[in-house]
Amino acid sequence: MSDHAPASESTSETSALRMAVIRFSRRLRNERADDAMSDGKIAVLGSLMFRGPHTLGELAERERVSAPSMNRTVNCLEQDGYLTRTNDVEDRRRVIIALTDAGTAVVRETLRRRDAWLGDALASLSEQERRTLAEAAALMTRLAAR
Amino acid sequence: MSDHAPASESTSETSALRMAVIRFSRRLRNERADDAMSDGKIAVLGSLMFRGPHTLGELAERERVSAPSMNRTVNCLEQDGYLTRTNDVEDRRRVIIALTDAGTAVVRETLRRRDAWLGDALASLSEQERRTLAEAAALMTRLAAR
DNA sequence: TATTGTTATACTCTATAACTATA
DNA sequence: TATAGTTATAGAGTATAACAATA
Repeated sequence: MSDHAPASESTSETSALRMAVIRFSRRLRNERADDAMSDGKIAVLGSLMFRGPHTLGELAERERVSAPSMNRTVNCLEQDGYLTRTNDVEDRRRVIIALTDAGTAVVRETLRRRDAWLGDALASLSEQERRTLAEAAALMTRLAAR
Repeated sequence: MSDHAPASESTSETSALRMAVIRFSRRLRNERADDAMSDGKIAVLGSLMFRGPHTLGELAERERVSAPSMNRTVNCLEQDGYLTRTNDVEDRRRVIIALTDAGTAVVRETLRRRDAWLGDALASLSEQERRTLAEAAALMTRLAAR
């Protein structure tokens, strides 16, 4: 490699799958409701929407970021009216973070846009190809949980 | 949604595919050779390895970041000995950025680790399931280019 | 003049350490 | 003491605007 000649990009099916997934995911995430709304913020709102209210610590653990980092993200989202903090009555050290209607709306809009792009993309494929992707989705979900 | 009940997560095959890809990609990217080497830096080194030397502007365009941002990334990688800058003899405004042997090594090691995890994951599947993922990889590559 | 790369500066997201309130 | 959340502070990556060298 010292002559800097380009290497063969896909040396195996494994590499091909890795690169395909990373590229496709990047393309998909570019579609969001509001360009000022980062991926991390959308993920937090999505967790609240799909799994209900969380404490700060639970959110930080789910998104694999530190508590101070999540605290900052939550501050922004609270200021923008997308979620609320309320004190836990049973353990007053805790705060319960829940989605507002505005937060629900922004998640729905983001998912709608992503699915709109993806729907267009899928429409260019054959029925058989769409079936392959649906089966692959189930497999990837299983593997990601490992 | 104002009662904050969790929503149904997967409302369609489109949403299922979107979420599967995003999760799988996140899991995949967590595997790297050096935790101090960010995704963006690895992507730059990968471009140089798979496509040969680039100018600064070409790298910025390929990675979809601004020229000053790419300049900063290239400065770090140059300081760490992973790439070299040389002046273009034909157009002296340009610099040619090329991978060093150390840069090649770090890309190979990162890909090896990522593929090691993925290889383990694939080994848990049937031959038929692996074929499905290989076909899906080709489809995703095609769709990401849209 | 237009283009390529660079510097100056600022904003976002991330982290660790230290602090407060509560258990 | 230990835990949940927060504040203080710093580092990495990003951007736009302004500048230098060259075409």
